[in-house]
Formats: sequence, structure tokens, C-alpha cells
Amino acid sequence: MNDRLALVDCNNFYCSCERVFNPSLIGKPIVVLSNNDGCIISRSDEAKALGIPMGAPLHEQQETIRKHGVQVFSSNYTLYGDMSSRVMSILADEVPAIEIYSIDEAFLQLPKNFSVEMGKALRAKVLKHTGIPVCMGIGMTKLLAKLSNRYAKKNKMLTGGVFDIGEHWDPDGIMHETQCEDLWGVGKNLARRLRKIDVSTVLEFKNADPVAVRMSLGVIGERLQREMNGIRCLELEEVPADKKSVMASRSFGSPVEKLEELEVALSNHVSRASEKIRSGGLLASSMVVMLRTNRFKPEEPQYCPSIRFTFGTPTASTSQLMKAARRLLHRIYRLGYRYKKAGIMLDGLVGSVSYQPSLFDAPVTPKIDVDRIVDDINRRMGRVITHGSMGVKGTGDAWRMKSGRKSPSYTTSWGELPEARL
DNA sequence: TCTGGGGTCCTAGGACCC
DNA sequence: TCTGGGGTCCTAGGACCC
Repeated sequence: MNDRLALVDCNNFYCSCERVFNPSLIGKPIVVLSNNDGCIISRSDEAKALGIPMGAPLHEQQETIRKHGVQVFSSNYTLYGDMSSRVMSILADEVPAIEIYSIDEAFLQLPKNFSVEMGKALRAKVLKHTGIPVCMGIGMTKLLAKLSNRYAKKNKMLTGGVFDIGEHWDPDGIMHETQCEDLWGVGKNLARRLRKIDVSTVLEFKNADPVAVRMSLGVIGERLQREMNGIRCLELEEVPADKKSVMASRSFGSPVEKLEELEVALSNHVSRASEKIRSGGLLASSMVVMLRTNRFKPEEPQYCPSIRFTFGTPTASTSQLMKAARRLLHRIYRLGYRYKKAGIMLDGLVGSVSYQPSLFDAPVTPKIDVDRIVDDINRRMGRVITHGSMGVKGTGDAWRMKSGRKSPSYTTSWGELPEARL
């Protein structure tokens, strides 16, 4: 028999991170915004209680925010990333295997003797060492662990933040009370397809005719149903799979019409993305350039082109990628649109070590790897060298993103360390 | 005025080959 | 009345997640 799995997730993670270094926020409604200060992507319990929905555009909530004095933060990914690794390393120390699933979630393989009480002790340890509150759900499969976790979170007082659905006296009751769209892996669309075969609760899904499920939801539905019945289809993945693509895209602070400005924005995206693949020792086989007008303004003319170029030889060279991006941009750019977003994707990533050149590849000439040297300097000194095409901050940069309410990088920047007073 | 960004997996359909 | 058909590979797009 398989060992049980647990899903541990951090409660209101970004908000909790802000609170660790600013305890005056505890007990108060706070929210954290997406890139560009556009949407609300993390809410404290107090903010949830005010009815602020997940993903809501900030401007739609201004009324509530003013009225209740909700504190608003731009997202500070440097801080959250660092806090995340602290939480993860504590978890990793306690179990035989861990899969870090996202910045605020991890699946754990539990030892045979693991009890709910031990889960509570682990939870207390994470809280003590990082200040981050977590919940834990336990089950035979990832899906059941997710479901358990949801129950633990919704009934924190009752469960103490840790729940094992396998030990509950009435798991069917819990499944009966949960709607399919609240299940991990079931979104709006699959839920609609499930309703068509008269399935709306998780319990109905679990007990539905597998043939009907397979017919209307394909292998995805089949897998979900099996997982719900305790048959493991999704294994714990300790080693993260190799990346297949890297994206860099941003909405603009304000709309952009000029080709030259799009060029600068794209150059910055290429710079970020290429640095990322180089740090992973990867080469890109192809590149996609995307543009988009403001989809929330249907009264304006809409244009959302994308174009792909496949390199003869995979590359990670910034200047080569920038040249390609520029060429592709020129092919899809049309005058007269107000662009709201631009992005690039580096796709078909292959390891630069394992890559086998084809017969027709240009012979590799040994040369000084300027990109690597620049990466190294930028990593140490903080982005001091940039490509000429990336423009200069403060000049013609309507496209740059807004981030006006960011907290300090308390844990990763010497200049921003919190100060303690005696 | 103001509406995120970065990923993965699956499927359908076209191109191509024998 | 006949005008193949099946396998494979690739790509675009849909759906989902955090």
C-alpha cells in the first residue's frame, strides 16, 4: 500500500509575508496586488470578510478599500520567494520526500506513522520559525489531499488546520457538500460538462459511471475520478521537470502605439527571458512574439497577433534573440492600435550541454561568452548592464509597469533589512 | 483613469508519408 | 461508380492551475 500524501499550503501567503515584517497589520484587512497593481491576488481573512473577491480589479474595490481602511500592497516577489524557500526547507526536513508545487504549496510524502497530531506540530514549527501560518490536508492521493486541505482551511477552528479525510467518519458527507468546481482540476468548463451528465457534487462525480465521465471529460476526467476513489494517478514529483518554455510579458502602464516603444519593451522581455534560460543552461528552439490591445475596451479596435520563429540552431544569445524579436515585431505590428500588452515566449527549450548539433549547423566557433559575463555582473551588482535597445528608465517608458506600494525586500537586500528597537 | 503573469497538459486537425 | 487509408508529427488553441 502507498504511503499517504499531504498537501501543505500557506494561508493567504502574500498577505502573511507582509505581516511577518509589519505586525501592526495583524488583525487588519490587507490585500496584495498583481503585477502592474492591477488585480487583488491575495487577501487577509479580514479582507475576505469584507467581500473582496479573489482576482478583483483594484479600481472596482476602491470604495470598500477606502471605507474600511484596507491596506494595499504591490507584490514583492523577492520577499515572497525568500519566505517560500524558508517554509519549504522546514517541511523538507520532516518528511522522506517533498514536491514543491508552487510558491505557497507543497505535497509531502508522509511516513507510515504520521498522525494528525504530528501534522499540528509541524504546522506550529513552521509558524514559529517563519511566522507563516499553514494548513495541511492528508489523503491517499493528491486530489484527496487537496480536498482534505480545503476542509482543514474552511474549518480551521474545528480541525486545528490539519485534516485527514481518510480518518473522518463521513468522507462521503464532505464530498457531498463540495461542488465539483471547487475540486482541484475542475474549472468552469469541466463543471459545465459534468452538469450535463447530472453530476454537480464531488460525491456524485466520485460515484458516476466511469464510461460517461470518460466520454464527456476525456482522460482528464478519468484521472480525477480515479484519484478521488483513492487510485493514485498523479505521482509525487520530487525533481521538478525540465522547463519547456519561458515567458516574459507585461501589460503596459498606459497604452502604447509607437513601434519604437514596443521594441524597447520587447527587448526588456527578451533580456529577462534569455537570462532565465541561460541560468538553467538551456537553449531556445523557437520564439513567439505576442501583442495585444486592451480586451476590456471592446469599443477600441482589437488586434492580438502572435508569430513564431524557429531558429536553425537553438540559441540563448541575447543579441540574437533580440534581433529575432525585433524582426517578428515588425512583421505583426500595425499602425493605429493602442497596444496594452507585449510579450515573448522562448519555446522548445533544450539543454545546452546535451544539445546535438545537426549536420547543417554552423560550426561552433569558440568565443568569449559575453552574455554569461553580463549575467554574472548583473547578478552581483543588480542589473547594471543592459542592452542598448532596452531603453533608459524615465524616458518614453509608458510601458513600464506600476508598482507603487511595494514593501521593502526585508530578507534579501542589505539596505532594506528590518530594524529592531530595544 | 484603473482589469496579472507564467506555466503545463490535452486534443483536434492539418501536413506528410508510405 | 469510382476518386485509399492509416500512422505520425507538429501546431494552435482550450482548459486549468497558482
